[in-house]
Amino acid sequence: MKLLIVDDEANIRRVVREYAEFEGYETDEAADGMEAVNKAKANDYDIIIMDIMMPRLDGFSACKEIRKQKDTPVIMLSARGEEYDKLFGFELGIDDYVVKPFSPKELMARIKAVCKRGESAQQTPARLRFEGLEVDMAGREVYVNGEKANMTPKEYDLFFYLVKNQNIALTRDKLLEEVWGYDFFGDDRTVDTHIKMLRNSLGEYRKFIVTLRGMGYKFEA
Amino acid sequence: MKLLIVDDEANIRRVVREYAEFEGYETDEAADGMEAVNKAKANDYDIIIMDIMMPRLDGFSACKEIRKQKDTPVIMLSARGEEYDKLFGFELGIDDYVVKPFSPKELMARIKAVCKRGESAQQTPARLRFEGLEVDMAGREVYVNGEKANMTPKEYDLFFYLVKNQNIALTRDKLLEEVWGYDFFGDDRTVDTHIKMLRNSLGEYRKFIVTLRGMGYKFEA
DNA sequence: AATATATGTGAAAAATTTGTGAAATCTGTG
DNA sequence: CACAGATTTCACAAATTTTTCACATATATT
Repeated sequence: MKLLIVDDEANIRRVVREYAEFEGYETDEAADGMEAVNKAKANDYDIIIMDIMMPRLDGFSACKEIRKQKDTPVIMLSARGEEYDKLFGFELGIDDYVVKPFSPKELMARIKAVCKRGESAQQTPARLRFEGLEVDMAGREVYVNGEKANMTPKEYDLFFYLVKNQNIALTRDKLLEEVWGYDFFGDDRTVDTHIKMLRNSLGEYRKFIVTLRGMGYKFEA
Repeated sequence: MKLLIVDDEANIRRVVREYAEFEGYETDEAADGMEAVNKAKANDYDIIIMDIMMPRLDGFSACKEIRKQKDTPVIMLSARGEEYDKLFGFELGIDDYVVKPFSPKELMARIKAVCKRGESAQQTPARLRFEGLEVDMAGREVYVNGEKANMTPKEYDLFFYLVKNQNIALTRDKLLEEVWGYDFFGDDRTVDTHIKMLRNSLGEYRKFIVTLRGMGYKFEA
């Protein structure tokens, strides 16, 4: 779990960092909105803790900018009395507010709550469409140009896993572990054979299954 | 969608109200259990968000009182550390707990989940028809081409569960858990035998019961 | 260009999964 | 306690899937 702490006061950053690291989070810091945007775009944080009032770029604007590229959950810090428009924050996808002076324990509780939510709520929808390729995970069906593809169990499992992790590079080992299970001790190349069958089942939409030479595969939408 | 917010702290009510209204809910407020009971009995809310610790009448007692007349779903708010007996809450039909301090977004996520749950439960009508196959869940009867099918209890349970979840892939484990109960520790294949009997009972309409190789079954309408 | 490495693919062997009939077990009832 | 019906387990055949392997093809490295 990686956490970005954004505040212009080094003291606040220090307190939050100490608590977070005690809880086992990896932390990174930024002293203003500009720096936050750069770091947030360059790294994959699991959550961002950000002050609203900062030099150079305020928290809301920074969040707006980050949102253009990433969907990282954000908890905003605001000083008591600062009457910020919460609705505006909600539109930006702010996940929570904590009012200064805050108790570090409360902040940590909220961080945990947000992280937990992200885990369960970040599911891919059950039905997806890529051009003429329809994917119904709930119904365990795939349609190629309206015609039902008849796939084998492993094909479905493999395909749904690829789709759920679309645009993410997956090694053969990762696929074996996630689709076959941790207790599979067979050959790497088994994956290749299943990719082959899957590609045949997908017909013209085999193009979505991309080979990453020296690595593995990915579903690229 | 109408929502009743019950808490003695005006601040909490305000935050919840703002978020809820942004999401398009109509809101109403009550500052204690007494007021909550009166409002809940007089109006038809879709969901009630209620604090446990309140003056005059606590959340549990209020819920109990409301339950005498209405079945409105309730999400309880409890302060961290308040060790209330969750089982007692579930007896009263509490739908969820949120521990303070909560993130408003998390609360909204849970509200949505509870509302959705209510919808889907009410969504399957008691009587359905698939070609010459009539399904009367309320009356616990099934007609095949007008003729009453004589099924065993488990057949009815299994069939109605499949129909309620039509077009959704169901594993044997899921079926065992939902139809047989979480405390069934028997063989997976028991499901197969019942599917076999069910198919025989359905005659020509056995076609609706689809085998999902490597997975389980589904009712495909 | 030659060599090494990685991936695509067809076919056969090995393993798994499902349908089904029948036997065993359980349950409620008179 | 015996009975009938319901439920569960079991075993085996049939169908299907998975895996492995060998070789062809493609890509990278020296």
